[in-house]
Amino acid sequence: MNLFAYFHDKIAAEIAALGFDLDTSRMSVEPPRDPAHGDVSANAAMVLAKGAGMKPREFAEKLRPRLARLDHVIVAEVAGPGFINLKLDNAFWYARLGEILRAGPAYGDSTAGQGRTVNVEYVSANPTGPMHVGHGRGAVVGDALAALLHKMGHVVVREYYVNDAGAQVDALARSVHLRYRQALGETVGEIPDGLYLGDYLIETGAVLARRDGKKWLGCPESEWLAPVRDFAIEEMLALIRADLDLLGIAFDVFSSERRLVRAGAIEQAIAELEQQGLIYIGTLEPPKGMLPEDWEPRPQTLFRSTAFGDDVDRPIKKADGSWTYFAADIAYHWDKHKRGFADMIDVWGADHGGYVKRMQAVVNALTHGKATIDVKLCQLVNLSDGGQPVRMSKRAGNFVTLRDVVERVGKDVVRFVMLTRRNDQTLDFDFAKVVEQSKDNPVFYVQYAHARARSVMRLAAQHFGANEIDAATLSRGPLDLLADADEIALVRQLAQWPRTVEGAAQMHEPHRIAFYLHEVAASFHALWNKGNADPGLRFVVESKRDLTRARLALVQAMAFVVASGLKVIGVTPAEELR
RNA sequence: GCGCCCAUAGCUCAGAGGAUUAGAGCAGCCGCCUUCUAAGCGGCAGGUCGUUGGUUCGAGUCCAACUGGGCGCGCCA
Repeated sequence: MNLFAYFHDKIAAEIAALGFDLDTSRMSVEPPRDPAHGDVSANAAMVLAKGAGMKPREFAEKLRPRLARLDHVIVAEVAGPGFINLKLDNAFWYARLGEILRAGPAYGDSTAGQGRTVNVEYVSANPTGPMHVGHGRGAVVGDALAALLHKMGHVVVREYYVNDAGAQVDALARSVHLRYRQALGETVGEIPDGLYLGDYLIETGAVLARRDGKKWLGCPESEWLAPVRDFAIEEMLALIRADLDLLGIAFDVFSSERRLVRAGAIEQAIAELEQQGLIYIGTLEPPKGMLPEDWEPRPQTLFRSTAFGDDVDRPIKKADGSWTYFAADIAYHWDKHKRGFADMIDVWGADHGGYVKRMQAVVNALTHGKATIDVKLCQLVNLSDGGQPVRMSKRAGNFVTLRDVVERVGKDVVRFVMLTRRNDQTLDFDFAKVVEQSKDNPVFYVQYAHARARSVMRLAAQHFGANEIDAATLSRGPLDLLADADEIALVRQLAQWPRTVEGAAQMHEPHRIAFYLHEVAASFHALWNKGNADPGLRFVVESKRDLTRARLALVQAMAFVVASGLKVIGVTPAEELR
């Protein structure tokens, strides 16, 4: 249960019961910034007083006595310009604790998404080589976002768009053909400009040589290009899938650009736009201040994206008459919508930022405003090792790959660290730091809290029968023995989890989960240490079995919430850290 | 030149238009292990929320301009 949504409904009902017919959707019910102000804070009076023809404080005073009589409310106060703050009794928090224990790691699951379909497209790295660390960030952000939306009750499809139709896969084919000739004993010398240099293609060329022998030697490119390209793309996708697998990421759908092109999807999409009068032939102004060397005015086929707030209209055909990448992307996003997605989320690298407006324009036009598209731009990842920057020379083909990083520090560390910044902030990733076992390291810190909780449960198992301390039994236990203010505060914090999930899902901000978990872990570590100072506050007090079981309930609930959050992030909760 | 993103403590960053007192972590200083993992915790100190205006009963949060940084800017994807 999202307790704030619960009180929102209760308060709305009381407003209706007072005889007001007001739109309560603008009313927010939230935790007050200062806990001293209570547990729940509503701005109802400020938002609604005008419609009721009253002053905010007057409205609040009228509502206050009714809210004071609600179940579990011990105090209702009017504060400041007209906030109504509610303080809740401990019984309310004991009920939440029981709820967490019954739900387990499913706590926080919501039906708020109402089964509405969401397509999350992420990674979509060109199938020309192994993934690098920047791709890894997008992969984690997209995957966690998908998990979050799923937890919210959305039907989520995780999708990878394979750019297998452009010039870069031809360059790939030529590069592989070169390595293939090399594998068959030819001396190829310097790799020509425009081809891929990476050593990983040596193996790909050798595999092709083993499979097809000398079949592609001595014949014109027109004969070998297509088959070698198909082979190379398959090989590269296999490479990428293996990299993703290391991170525990699997996609539901791989969408092929080439297939769309072949099916005539571009022509169809452009025809639709044409029908709306959004396609025309025109000449673009040169970009000011940054003039390309060979600039000359040229009439082009353009999409009128300025009609939807873009800065200039965008070309959909190249000079040679072939479609631009943008044209294919138009078809692709229309295809997504036609496959039944009302909402689309694309996770891109920040270098694609200039592309966002035109994509939104297209989706807007093609779906007549019925579909939404949100683009999450991920900023750069700066790799370093003990403070020294790690060079990532892609040109030399020996750059640090995602695989290198995951193999060195582990999947869990990579996934968590990628979410310790908002997606639009650059992220520093230091090898030495992220494997450090200290409170410097948020991954470790959160894992340590979970491991500590499991350790307590293991210890407790020595004093209790297993059936006395399972979650279901603990949930029925005498929870009202929890009386320490910090214990109640932890329950209160755990009870914020459903709201945290809903907020992060609505805002498409998975990093909030990582920050929330860090806060929960901090509270738990603090509580643990109170047991060091005062043995009476330790979780396991052998002489007081009922009190111990009440505290074990709290410990177990904390572990469940952490596990629930780590599941969204895709990190395995640690049973112990040794 | 134009567009997008960013600017919060010495450093790295959170912050869902709300109320006196803007929060974490690191770094600094002072404390806490005969005790479930001290791989941790408590305390002190540290801020004109880049600048200037505007909207509002109320702005770190919304709007505008400016300053500084990142990314991008027809026939790459």
